[in-house]
Amino acid sequence: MKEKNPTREKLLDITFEEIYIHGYASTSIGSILKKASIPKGSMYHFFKSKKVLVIAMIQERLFPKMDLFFNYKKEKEQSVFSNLKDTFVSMSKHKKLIIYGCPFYRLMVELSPIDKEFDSLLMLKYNELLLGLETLFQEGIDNNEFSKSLNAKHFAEFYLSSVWGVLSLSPSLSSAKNFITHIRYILNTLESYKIS
Amino acid sequence: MKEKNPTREKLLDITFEEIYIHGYASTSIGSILKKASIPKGSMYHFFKSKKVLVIAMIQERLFPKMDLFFNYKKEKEQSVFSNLKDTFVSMSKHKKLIIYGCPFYRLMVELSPIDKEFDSLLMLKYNELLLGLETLFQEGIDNNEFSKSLNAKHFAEFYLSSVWGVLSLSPSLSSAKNFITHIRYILNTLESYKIS
DNA sequence: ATTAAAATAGACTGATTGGTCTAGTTTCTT
DNA sequence: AAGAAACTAGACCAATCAGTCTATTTTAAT
Repeated sequence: MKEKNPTREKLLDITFEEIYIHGYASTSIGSILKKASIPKGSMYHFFKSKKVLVIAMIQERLFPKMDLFFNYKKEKEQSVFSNLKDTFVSMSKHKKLIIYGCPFYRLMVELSPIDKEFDSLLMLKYNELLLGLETLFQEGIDNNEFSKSLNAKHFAEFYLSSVWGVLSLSPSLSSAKNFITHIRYILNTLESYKIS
Repeated sequence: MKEKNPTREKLLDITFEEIYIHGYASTSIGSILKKASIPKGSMYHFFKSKKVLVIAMIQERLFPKMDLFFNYKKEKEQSVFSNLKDTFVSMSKHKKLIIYGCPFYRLMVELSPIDKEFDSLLMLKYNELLLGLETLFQEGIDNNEFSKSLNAKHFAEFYLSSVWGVLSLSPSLSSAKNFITHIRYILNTLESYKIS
């Protein structure tokens, strides 16, 4: 099975990698093209500007990767709490995630304050993530795993930003061990709402 | 009392503001000079490069501002917990902080992965902040405000990154109300270690 | 008042940026 | 096989970047 537009696909791959590490402003089109060994004409054939390229990268690379991470498929009868613990363990094994943080959050920190288009695109995904988490926590409340005093939406917001904050610390502070240690406190917070 | 080097001081002020909002890479020297109405010669008389200018800004503007925020002066007999609550209330009144997040954290997210010099400068301050917080929590433990099962250092790390994570969300998600709501969960975590 | 030093002023430079343009090549369609 | 469409190739462009340079003005020292 032959892939369509291998040039386009490769461009999106390299764009993701470069911007993840260096950020949007510090990544030049030239450096992407050089790394991908793709001439300029090809890139501008598929994407009319740097911004359009990056928006496509966000939609076709970043968002799908996030969907994998935030896919809270529970085993039958598994509690929400133990489900989250599993998620964190699996996150802690992704070296790049631990070292460089969440690519979504890093883009948001860089671009949201200065670009409305990027911001609204990222906010669409943010709201989607939030809703997924909120639903998960609400499920826990409805199943008497958590106290009704837990506000599913507010806790989801805290949870997301807190995990991002921990993940996106300087690489020189980042290790799987530190990540797990910090994340335990987030779980502690949730645990205090557990109905024993 | 006449200030020394008003040109230099103004440059540092404007550099802080511009980089806070736009980030390091997206802020050009030209835009700083234009906003400050200062010619290039003057800037390069005081600072030999953009990097040197920004390092001076970090040391002479960013760090002192942070010292104000993280100055956990306690009233006599005030508990650590109530002291932190006061800090958050005062933080929630700083509009720019709420909207644009912590300038230190934003610089760290942008520069730490790609520049060793900036990273080590920022890490010096990080360790200082951390030690201050650790000491504060340890004080609470020693005074029987918190359980001995609280690890002062680990909690300080969680606390810092969590607050930063909440603060540095997109401006379109940022409000003082949201900040307080999210921060309450961090305090909840700490509260669970309280000795009643 | 004279001289030296500090600061200002901005034209200029070479490198790099995002983006354009045209010519050629490959692939698809019929 | 022929023609059209898709894609590749990279030279080229204007704008912008950080940084240099020299000339001039202001301030400080004696």
